[in-house]
Amino acid sequence: MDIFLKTVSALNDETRVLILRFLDTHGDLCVCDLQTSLDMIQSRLSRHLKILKEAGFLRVERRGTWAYYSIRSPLDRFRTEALEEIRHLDITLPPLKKLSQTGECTL
Amino acid sequence: MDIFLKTVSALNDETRVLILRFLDTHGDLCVCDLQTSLDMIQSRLSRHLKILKEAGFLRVERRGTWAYYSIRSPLDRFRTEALEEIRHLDITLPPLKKLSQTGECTL
DNA sequence: GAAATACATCAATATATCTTGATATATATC
DNA sequence: GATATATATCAAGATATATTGATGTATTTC
Repeated sequence: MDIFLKTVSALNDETRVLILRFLDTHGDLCVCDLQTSLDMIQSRLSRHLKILKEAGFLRVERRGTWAYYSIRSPLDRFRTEALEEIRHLDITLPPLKKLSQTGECTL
Repeated sequence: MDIFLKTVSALNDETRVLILRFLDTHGDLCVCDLQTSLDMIQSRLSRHLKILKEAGFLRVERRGTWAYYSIRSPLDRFRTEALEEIRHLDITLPPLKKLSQTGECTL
């Protein structure tokens, strides 16, 4: 029950749905890129990423100073279907600003 | 987005998961039966049933004074998969007390 | 090893959700 | 049509979750 509720409550937030959709669209991104693209203050973003990770939706890979988040693969059937729902939602995604590659990342 | 969040937030409650599982196991039951079996006060149960109904999981059929709730059919893929998850949760269901049939329903 | 950068966590406040008891509505029975 | 029963809704307090700003940690660079 606990794992199910953890999974479901992770989905139960507009911000986290947006993050999932954004990562699903753009592959793996560092916190810095997400923060700039989604225009979120860092602590808020970090909290939501943690919740999504602990609910089994995301994985993190550390490369030097950066933490790259991406959709975990493979996902089980329920999470896959949830992601599929999110993929079909009518959301206007902000443009990707990938500062980590250009060395402009100054937060 | 709103419909998705409504669906997901309906799942995000232990009481409602139990109700779904109970109805999935026992077919359609009136509020009175659910109230007795699950040992819930009436306003609480009624509220959760409404949330599940409005999230597309349940349907209601009125027969005289009684309102019979059951899992809506057909469910879409996401809701079906959610129900499948719930079906596999390790929940100890209380025994069904079907008072409405015996005329003992006095709440 | 000191400074700067990227990220994580904490504490306080704001907001949403759940529970409970009271009240409202609708159907059946006398 | 008055009473009783089944269900729905409302209002207040309790609990959980989100946001923000501040602080902590770890890695890189000099």
